[in-house]
Amino acid sequence: MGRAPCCEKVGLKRGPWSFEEDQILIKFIQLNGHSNWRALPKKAGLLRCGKSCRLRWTNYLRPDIKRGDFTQEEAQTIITLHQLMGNRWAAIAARLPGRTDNEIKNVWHTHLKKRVIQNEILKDQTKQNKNDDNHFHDQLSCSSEIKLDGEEDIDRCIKNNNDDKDAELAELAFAEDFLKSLLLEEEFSENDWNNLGKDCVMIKDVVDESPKEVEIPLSGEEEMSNCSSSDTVDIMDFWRNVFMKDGELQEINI
DNA sequence: AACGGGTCCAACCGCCGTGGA
DNA sequence: GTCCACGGCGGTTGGACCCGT
Repeated sequence: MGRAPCCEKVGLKRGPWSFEEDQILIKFIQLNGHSNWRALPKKAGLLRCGKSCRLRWTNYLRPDIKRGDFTQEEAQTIITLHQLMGNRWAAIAARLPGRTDNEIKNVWHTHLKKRVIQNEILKDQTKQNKNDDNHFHDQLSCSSEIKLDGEEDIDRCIKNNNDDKDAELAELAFAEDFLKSLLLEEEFSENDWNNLGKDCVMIKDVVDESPKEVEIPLSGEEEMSNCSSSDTVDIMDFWRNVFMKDGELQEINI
């Protein structure tokens, strides 16, 4: 047997909100706040259920909501955070001031997911091309007299490879900023720090010395320029620990 | 102009975690 | 410890709108 409905639905209005309903809700919340959503519609004189009121307020009427198209930066933030957190829209929305989880969820499903999938396909194709080119080079090395017809493709692959690295650098830089905000916003206990591992203990030392100017030992450009595949795995482990500890990550599939 | 398929987004549904009785 | 009410969350849907034929 299912759970009882959140409220008595008989006689309640559903569907799109009218301008008048919006005004009633805004005025009521401005005057009384929204400590009890279930009781709110009755007190405000709205024929809506409390959940509907809460949703309308948090997703549309809240004064701090940013309307309009997402910027490139916002889109990149969503993509990066989605890679780290998965479909945890509320947690992602918390890092994007003025944007709601619903809005982010919609923009992900309608735009960004396709973009990410296309990028993955392009990456795979580039890798495939690179493998083919390497094979081509191996064959050429046996015969130096043959003109290198594949040079253009090789240049393109090298460029793509560099572009990939730029993207990774951008993501790492973002992740650093993200951790900084995390460290400044939330207090970690001594045990929490110790459980995170040596990288985080290093960070803690820096934070303790200068709480407002945090320098993370993982400096994006330098680290990445020396980055091997095992380093990448280490970084992923590091982030997994951070998010697990932060309670914002239940599982990550690498 | 009419139609059909695709896209987008606001709103709904149902489950889960939490806190109070 | 258990139950229940509530808020919050993520998945899904309905319908308005757009665009190509």
